[in-house]
Amino acid sequence: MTAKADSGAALVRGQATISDVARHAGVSTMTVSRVLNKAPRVSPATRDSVERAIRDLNYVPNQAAKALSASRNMRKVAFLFDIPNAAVLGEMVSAGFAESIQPDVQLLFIKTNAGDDPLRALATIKDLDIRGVILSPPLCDDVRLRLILKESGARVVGIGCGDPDPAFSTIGIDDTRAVYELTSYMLKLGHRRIGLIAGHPRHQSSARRRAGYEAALLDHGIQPDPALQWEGDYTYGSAFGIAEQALALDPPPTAIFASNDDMAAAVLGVARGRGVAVPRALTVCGFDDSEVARMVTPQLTTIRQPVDAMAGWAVRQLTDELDAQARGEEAPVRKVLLDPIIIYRGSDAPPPRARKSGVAQ
Amino acid sequence: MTAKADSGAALVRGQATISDVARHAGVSTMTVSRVLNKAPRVSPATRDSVERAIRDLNYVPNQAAKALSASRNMRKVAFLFDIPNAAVLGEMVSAGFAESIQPDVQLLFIKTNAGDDPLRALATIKDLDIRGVILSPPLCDDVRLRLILKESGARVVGIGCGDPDPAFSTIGIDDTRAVYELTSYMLKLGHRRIGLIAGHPRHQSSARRRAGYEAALLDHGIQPDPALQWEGDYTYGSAFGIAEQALALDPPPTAIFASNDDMAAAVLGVARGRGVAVPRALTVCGFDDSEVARMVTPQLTTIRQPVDAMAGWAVRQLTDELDAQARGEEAPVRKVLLDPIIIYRGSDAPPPRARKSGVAQ
DNA sequence: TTGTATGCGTTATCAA
DNA sequence: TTGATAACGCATACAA
Repeated sequence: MTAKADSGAALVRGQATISDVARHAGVSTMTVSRVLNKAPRVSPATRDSVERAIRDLNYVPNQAAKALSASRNMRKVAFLFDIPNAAVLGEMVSAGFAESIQPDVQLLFIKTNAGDDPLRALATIKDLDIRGVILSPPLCDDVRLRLILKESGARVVGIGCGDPDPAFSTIGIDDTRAVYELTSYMLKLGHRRIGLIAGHPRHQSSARRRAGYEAALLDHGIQPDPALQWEGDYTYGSAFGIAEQALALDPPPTAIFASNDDMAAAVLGVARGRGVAVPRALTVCGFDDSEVARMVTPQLTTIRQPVDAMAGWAVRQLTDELDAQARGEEAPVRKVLLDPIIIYRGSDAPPPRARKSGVAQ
Repeated sequence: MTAKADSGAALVRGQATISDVARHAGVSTMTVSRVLNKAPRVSPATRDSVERAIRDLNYVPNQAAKALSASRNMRKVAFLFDIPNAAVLGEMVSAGFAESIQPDVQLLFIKTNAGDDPLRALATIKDLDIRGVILSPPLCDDVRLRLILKESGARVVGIGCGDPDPAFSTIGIDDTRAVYELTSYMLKLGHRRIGLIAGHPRHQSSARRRAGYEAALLDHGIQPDPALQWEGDYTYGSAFGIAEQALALDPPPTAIFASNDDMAAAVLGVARGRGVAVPRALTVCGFDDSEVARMVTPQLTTIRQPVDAMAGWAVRQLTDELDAQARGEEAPVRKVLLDPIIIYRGSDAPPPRARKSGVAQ
């Protein structure tokens, strides 16, 4: 009788266990377990008294014991990233991962530069016994990394990556279609000289967005003009100089699509400085619907990329696959392509009627 | 003899256990455990063979079992945040938390709006059995939340919070001194009309930074001029309009200190637009040394706030305290005040010699 | 220097 | 509908 202390001790020690609850409710631990896991065959009366005991004792299940009993390690998933844009990462964490993490899965953040040797990532994954990986751009554009990951046996889910591999589940919006629609909208507004600020040349997303822009132009009988296209790298700074060149053109474009919001914000800043009124004299549209889109004046018309929801889905999908795998089933691979949504704000308008060259000067 | 399968099974099943390793090495599990935990009394030969077995079997310790055996739950710590600035959160995750998370602590991200009922946070903490909490601004300015947290029994560590409570460990830079030094630097450069764009009025950090600005001015015999002070809210957007007002002044300030980099970037944007050359005609300094400080042109002279290192320290401090507490010892409370470091980049210069009013026009 | 035995908190199996 | 018992993988007294 020395094995178990009395039920009061647990409270003093800090944590009540399932047997404390059982004793308190006058049932066996098995019954408590059943109540906790919502098993079907429990009488309402028993259930009630157990639930009361749980509340009384402030009982919280021990995840470690739970995991151990299920004879599996703690499920660990890692988010691999190489962020040119800390704000996007912040949003993912903030709204996405924050909500979707289950109490018994552990999410690790692993920074991996695109240039790094993928073997380093592999070592980390092996050492930490990571079973699932969430991949974000531009890492998913790295062939070697994708290969290494497949060989590691880890399940992989991609966010905003297009469809790099049939074995990977993915979620993202259709960049090409999204930009196609946004560009078409600007064309319908009456714009004919629409500039493009492309993203990082080594990110596939950048190419996809450019494709949407060009397709829309062509479908409206307009030949894409190389003089109206510039190559940025998705950073605010890269678009600063570009915006100056663009607005110095004679005649200048009446609209500019920047491949993300950061770059669109830079255009706004430069336009403001040159006295070019947005949207009266210049339409500016972005991509992402990130925080900055609501921060600037006027607020940006942009394409919503729900990174928060995407991040949440990715975690859930990954744990789904891991669970299935643990049960010996075939892990389900899912591909989700979100419909593009354009968020109309204040940065777009029809082009000025009669615009003489040099007005922006 | 039905209890244990043969050692090959583990590999097939996916995970080798400590007893697989023991059998493979021809020793007891105890010995393997000693090797794993670097216990002193193990003969080199034994150690070698065990280590080889570990490699051969690709053994990875089961954290769940480890935690359970230590008769404690998985250590869970939560990062509570309410981000006006996703980029800062991104940086914390990116460089800070990413490195410092130990394999057996679980870090949760919990978004808590400053306006929220602190009781909601408490419920989450209780439900998830969270033992430690990392607090960031502006949440640490919330008296009710601090109180609730203390009552919850969770250990609390503050990042960039000043020193809100003697029981909380904290890390941060001395905002006041940092801004004092930066302002003094501008004064030494020859500036006399230095504008201030304050941060969010309800963030204590904003008041601390303003204090540093005013103290430096007074120490140089300059009376702070209310006409040169504006109240932003730490967002890019809030500073946009302010910058226009500031530059429209006659005479305009020759330097502007913005209470964070985002707002300084907005000043840069507006200046560029008005043809005000930075730094030749206008010095602009920020605070944080965040990503944006290197993105804009010219790059910002700013105060380094090493959020990455701070985040890492916070996690380690928290687990330290939790460990001590688990051992029944007094948890050590530590207060770290980092020396301010000014990062000199391209956005500062002496004031223009002869500046006539209206030049910026 | 090495090994044996037991417990950590939970769940699954089987029996009542 | 409920309960007894044996794992799950590791660490730690205690022995040898």
